[in-house]
Amino acid sequence: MRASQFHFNTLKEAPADAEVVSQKLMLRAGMIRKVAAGIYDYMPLALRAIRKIEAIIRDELNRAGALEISMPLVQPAELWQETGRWGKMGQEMLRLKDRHEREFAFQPTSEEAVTDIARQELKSYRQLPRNFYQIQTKFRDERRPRFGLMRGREFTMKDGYSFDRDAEGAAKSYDIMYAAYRNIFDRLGLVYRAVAADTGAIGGDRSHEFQVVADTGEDALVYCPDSDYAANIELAEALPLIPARAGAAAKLAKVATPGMESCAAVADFLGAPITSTVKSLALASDELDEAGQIAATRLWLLLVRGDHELNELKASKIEGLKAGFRFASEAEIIEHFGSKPGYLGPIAPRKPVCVVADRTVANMSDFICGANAEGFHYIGANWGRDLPEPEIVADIRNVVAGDPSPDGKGTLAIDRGIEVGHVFYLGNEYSRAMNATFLDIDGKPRFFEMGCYGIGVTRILGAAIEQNNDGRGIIWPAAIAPFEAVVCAVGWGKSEAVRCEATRLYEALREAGVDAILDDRDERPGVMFADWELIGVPFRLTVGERGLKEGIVEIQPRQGGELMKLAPDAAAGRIIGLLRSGAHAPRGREA
RNA sequence: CGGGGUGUAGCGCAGUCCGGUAGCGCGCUUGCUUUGGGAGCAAGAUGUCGGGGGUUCGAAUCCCUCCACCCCGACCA
Repeated sequence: MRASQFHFNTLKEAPADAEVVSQKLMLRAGMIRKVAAGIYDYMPLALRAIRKIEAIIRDELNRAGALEISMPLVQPAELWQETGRWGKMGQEMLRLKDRHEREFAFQPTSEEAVTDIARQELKSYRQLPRNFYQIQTKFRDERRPRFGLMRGREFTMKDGYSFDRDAEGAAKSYDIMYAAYRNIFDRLGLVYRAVAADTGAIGGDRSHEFQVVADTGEDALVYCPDSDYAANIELAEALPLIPARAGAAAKLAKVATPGMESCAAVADFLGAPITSTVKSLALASDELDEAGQIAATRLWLLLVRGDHELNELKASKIEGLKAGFRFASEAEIIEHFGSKPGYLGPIAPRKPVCVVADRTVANMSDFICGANAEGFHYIGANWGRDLPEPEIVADIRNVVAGDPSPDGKGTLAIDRGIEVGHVFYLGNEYSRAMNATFLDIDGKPRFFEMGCYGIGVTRILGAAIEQNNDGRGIIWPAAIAPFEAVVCAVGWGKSEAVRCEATRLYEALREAGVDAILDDRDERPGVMFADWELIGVPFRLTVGERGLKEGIVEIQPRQGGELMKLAPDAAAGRIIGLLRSGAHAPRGREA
């Protein structure tokens, strides 16, 4: 490819509404164009990178025995009504009507469509296991699309689904996909982490997210540097930080804390460590009657240590909160506690509430908590003496860095990550809902045991850039770079020798299988260099009269490498060597 | 959905308060000069000032309305 025949427009300034670095750089590099909120054009540079990502995914999935299919973007409502998701999915699902007023969904995912295939195609246990996948456009009408390709509304996803005879087979299929995912992310050249994730109603431990490590990630990844423990913070188990109660040493006292409405402020004001304070969060759970009206509301008080924060996913697993909860309104808080927020506590609320203590809080002694009176807190509070034992003790907080690892091997650390892949054991939730069965060896129909496996193809583009960029632009891993190398001809229009040598070098690279582009635009060197550094091509070769006089061309790696000068005939070989070794370009590895 | 903000050339912005018929930088076109880190000079092209309605002799500017986009979002005791 010659740059004069290719198409890209670089910008010096990013559009003002771009928020994250990947979005800014892709817009500046002319890779994407915004068409509407969360909807983008992929220009040739971006599509080249996308195709490379897809090729790696296909290769590894095919190798693992998965079969590529393609399901419709527009799917009939009836399919979604079978599983009840037509109603449940809400506004996130884009719905359309055809000319006959029949309703359709633009697929946000394809469990229903693939289960429909399975129930018609897979009749016998002899046909199992089967694993179907597609790389397809998805649409999810996000409430607030943002972060460019990281949370677009229209995006490309690889979604795969396995069908097995029984749970044991499904576990095997899961493990095969998990291994394939590792291979995929290794090859993509990104630093990533596979972490245990929530399994929701399905239960079990077969749910893992593949997260690209980046400071700008929305997810917190908890891991133990001394073991292989790794989990999303939503799930990561928080052990009690105090092994047992020390016993009461202080007397309960109500002290004035005017205007001190946060644990940090109270601790500061009283000159006590924040770890001696207890944070009180008022929740409410509504019981609905048959008509869906609120029949009764129950108030809850959740307690975590002052320096900890509530984990809402963990809270939602408490008996009584499973059906859903919300934060109590100020009116409800005053009614039940007799004080406005800021001074709430578990000691003698005005009306009974269900007290749930975090494991650490349950072992605290002589703690500080709100007094249920504006401007007052208690000090020296002790369970059993000053207030009843908590009704429920549970892990309801987020772990923090330095906490003991749940596997007992060291302490936890936290990284930020961007979720780009998810493997999940589904069980027979969908097959049961859609009556998808096969005939087992005993001649009886059984529901398929299913697994689903997703990779956000376009999100990987954004995540790769979030992880790898500098002041000059993008730094692509060679495996997914739009081009692996660029030959910059300095003085193309003026020098026959430069034209000749640059073309020869470019052709030698192509010959050797390097995905190279020849910059024959006859631009000034500064323009060319700035463009290719912004675009993030891993290796730049410079051919100019100045070098040719000395009998050399130059190789400049995009990241972390010295300028190399070498004979024109040796350059192609060197590039091959550099690409093979992975030097001077980000390499894939599990963090 | 609720609250706030912004819409002026491909991109970044000024002009709006105080109405007088649209400007700057980048980019783009042409020419000359320049030529190893986003060149210089000269000449140019490009705008339904988000849409519609209103006030006015006259509206980017004031009023109404619609739309699009952006930001924030319970609690954090």
